[in-house]
Amino acid sequence: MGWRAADRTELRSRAEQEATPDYLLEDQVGHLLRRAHQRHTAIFQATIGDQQLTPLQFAALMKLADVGEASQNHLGRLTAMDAATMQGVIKRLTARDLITRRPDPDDRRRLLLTLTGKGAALVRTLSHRGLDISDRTLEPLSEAERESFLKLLSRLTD
Amino acid sequence: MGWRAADRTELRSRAEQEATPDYLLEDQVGHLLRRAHQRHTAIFQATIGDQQLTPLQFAALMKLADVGEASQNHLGRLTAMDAATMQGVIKRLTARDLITRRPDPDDRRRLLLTLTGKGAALVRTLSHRGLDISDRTLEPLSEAERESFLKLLSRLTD
DNA sequence: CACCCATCGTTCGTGTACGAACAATTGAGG
DNA sequence: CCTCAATTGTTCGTACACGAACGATGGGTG
Repeated sequence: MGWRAADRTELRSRAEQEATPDYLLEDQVGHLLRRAHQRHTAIFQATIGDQQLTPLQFAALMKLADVGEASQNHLGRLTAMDAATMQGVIKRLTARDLITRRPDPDDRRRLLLTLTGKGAALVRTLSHRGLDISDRTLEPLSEAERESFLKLLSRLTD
Repeated sequence: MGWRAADRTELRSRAEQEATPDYLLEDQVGHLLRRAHQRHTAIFQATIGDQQLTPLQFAALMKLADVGEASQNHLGRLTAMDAATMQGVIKRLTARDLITRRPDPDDRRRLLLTLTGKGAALVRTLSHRGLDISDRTLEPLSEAERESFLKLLSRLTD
């Protein structure tokens, strides 16, 4: 790979001449956040057990179990998905008969989402794995570091 | 919203009966990583100035400026994109005449990627904004917190 | 009551992500 | 030299992610 060293030198000198700031991709928050998220989804998929279930679908199920019932947009806000993304997630969950949609009698614009018996059963089966996934994701950090990291990270989420 | 309090109580009692672990989506690393990444891409799009340029395309351009020349797979590894994702990114960058592809004379499987003059000029124009984007993303944290956070985050990226 | 405007769900288009399969090429071992 | 495993680039299919636009509905204000 001799060309790499050569070209690197050539570019470094050009960077110095034209005052290009030394932007190192590896050090940028966005890149690190993206890679950490990639690693997390890999851990999720390897741990969750249900090959069809994605992180977003799991989040929607867990949140729905938490609040019991919600309109699509409301559940979307609770899980940080926009309405368009919600469409696909809801479609796939209803196709698997994990949730049901029924019109809100008090507001004909809304569709109320609820877990089916099958969906509630799946939540009971997989909920402890969710915590397991979080543990494995934070595995490289000590207990004190995890707490500190989560506190800082949560302040970068609006 | 009277139904929320009612259903929530109903589910809480069921959770207690069936020993469902209290899984709070808001406290899970994966969810926080995803939301932090969402916020970052919003900051990127509001700051970068070029409406067509995405975070991944920007990353590929910056890395290519860094190494000078690379095959698709190699650049993909450097920017944490798989070969399939690379296809789309490269296609859009070549369509805008920001990079060029030429066959590697030493290995006929490979296509070597290089910045065009236009691409190099864009990198010079936008590179300082990349650092600006990282700054704005970390804005909620103090200087000491940023350093600590980046150190911990980088340990969660394999 | 009539108007305006926000909200709800839906669809379309573009751009990541990534597993899977594929043909062409390379390199290493027998 | 020949075979075989690995690598490179490509395509297909599925699933987020989100801006934009749309029709239907709701809650005001005048």
